[in-house]
Amino acid sequence: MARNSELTKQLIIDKALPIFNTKGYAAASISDITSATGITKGAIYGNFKNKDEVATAAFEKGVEIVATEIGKRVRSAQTAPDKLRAIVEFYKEYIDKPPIPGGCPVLNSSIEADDSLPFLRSKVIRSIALLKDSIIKMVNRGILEGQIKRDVDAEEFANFFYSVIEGVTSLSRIEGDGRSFSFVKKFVLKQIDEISV
Amino acid sequence: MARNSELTKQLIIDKALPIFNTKGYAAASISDITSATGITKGAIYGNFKNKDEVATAAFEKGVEIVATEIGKRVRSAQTAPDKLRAIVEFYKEYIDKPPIPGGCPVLNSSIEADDSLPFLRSKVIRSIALLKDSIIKMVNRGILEGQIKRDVDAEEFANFFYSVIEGVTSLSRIEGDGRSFSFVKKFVLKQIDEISV
DNA sequence: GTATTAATATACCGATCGGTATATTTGCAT
DNA sequence: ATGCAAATATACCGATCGGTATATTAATAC
Repeated sequence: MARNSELTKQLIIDKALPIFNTKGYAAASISDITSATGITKGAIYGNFKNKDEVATAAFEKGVEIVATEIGKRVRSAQTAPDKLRAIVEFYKEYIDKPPIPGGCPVLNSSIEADDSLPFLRSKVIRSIALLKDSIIKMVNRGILEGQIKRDVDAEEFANFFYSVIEGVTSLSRIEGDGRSFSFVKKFVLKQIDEISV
Repeated sequence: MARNSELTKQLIIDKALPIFNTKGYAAASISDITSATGITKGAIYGNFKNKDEVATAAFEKGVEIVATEIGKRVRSAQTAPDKLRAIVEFYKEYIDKPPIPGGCPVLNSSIEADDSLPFLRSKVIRSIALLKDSIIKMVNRGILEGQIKRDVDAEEFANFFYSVIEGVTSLSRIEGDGRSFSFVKKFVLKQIDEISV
C-alpha cells in the first residue's frame, strides 16, 4: 500500500464542494481544486476518473450535508407543523450562515444541470424527489396524527413548499439580504398555520 | 461608412441570448456565438468590448422579451386578480414553449451572477426589483379598486408570488415536465382567490 | 471610378483548460 | 533493509479559451 487514498478523496471532495457550489461546474477548474487542497493533479486523477466524477461526488456531499442538517431539525420537532417550521428556519439561517458557501447546491446544480450537465441531472432530480417526498410523508403523517387538516393535498403542499423555499432562497442570495425572506417566511408560516388543525 | 453595424449587433445579441441562457456565462464561448451567427470574432469584438458586454446585452434582451410578454398579458387582463392569474399562465406556458430556450434568464443569471459575475449582479437585482415592484403596484391598485382585500400586505404577497413562480419554474425545468407546476399553479390560484374580495 | 473609412475577416497571441504518461515517493510485507 | 505496489507528484499534451493586431472588404462621398 501507500498513502491513505480514502482520506485524499475526502479532502478533494470537501474542498471541491464549495468551489463548485460558488463558481459553478463550468467555471470551476481542476487547478482551483489543486490550489485549495494543496494536492496535485496526479492525486485527483488517481482518485477520480474525470472532472465530472469530482463534481458528482461534491454534489452528493452537498446534498448529504443539507439533508443531514434538515433531518436533525425535523427530528427534534414533534409535530408535522413544527417540522415544517423547522425547515423554514433552516433555510432562513442558510442565508446568514450557509453550511455550504454559494447557496443551496440542489438549486444551483439544478440550474446548471438542466441543459448542459447530463451526468448530474438525474442526481439532482433524485435529490429533489427525496426532499419533496419527505415533506409529503410529513404532511400525511400529520394528517393521520390529527395535526394537519384532513382535506390538505400533501403533494400540492409539498410542491408549493419546496418551490417557494428554493425560490426565496435564491432571491435572497442575489439580493444579498434577508428582507425578502422575512416576507416570504411570514407568508409560509401563515400557510402552515392554515393547514394545522 | 461600411456595413450596418447596428444590425450585426442585434444579430449577435439575438443568437447569444439562447446560448448564454442554456449553457450559462462560463460555458458559453465566443466561438459558440461565431458559429451561431456565421459572423467572425472580429465583428463581435468590433461591436462589443468583451464577453461580459455581450452577456450583459443578451441578458437585457432576455429581460426585455420576458417583460414585454408579461406586460402584454397583464394589460389584456382587467382586474388585479386576473392580471396575477395571467402571469401564472405565462410561466406555465414558459415550460412547454419557452420564448427563450434555457429557462428564465432572470433566474438563471441570478444563480450564476450571485457569486461570480459581479458585472451582471446589479442588472439582475434591478430586473427582479422591477418585476416585484410591478406586482406590488398591481396588488395595491387592486385594493384601491376594491378587487383585493384591504388587509393584504402587497409586499409580502409579491415576494411570495415571485419566489414561488421562480421556484416552480426551475423545478419544472429540471424535472422535465409540468406536473409540479400544475400542483403549484392550483395552490397559487387558490391564494389569488383568497386575497380577492 | 476612386479615395476614404467604417466594418468585418483572418491570423495570431499567451494563458488556461481537462487529461495523461511517467517519474517519484510512501507505507507495508517480508 | 529491501522489494513491491499503491498513491502522489511532475511534466507534458492538444485543444480551446478570451482577446488583439492587422489585413481585407464593402459602402459612401466626391
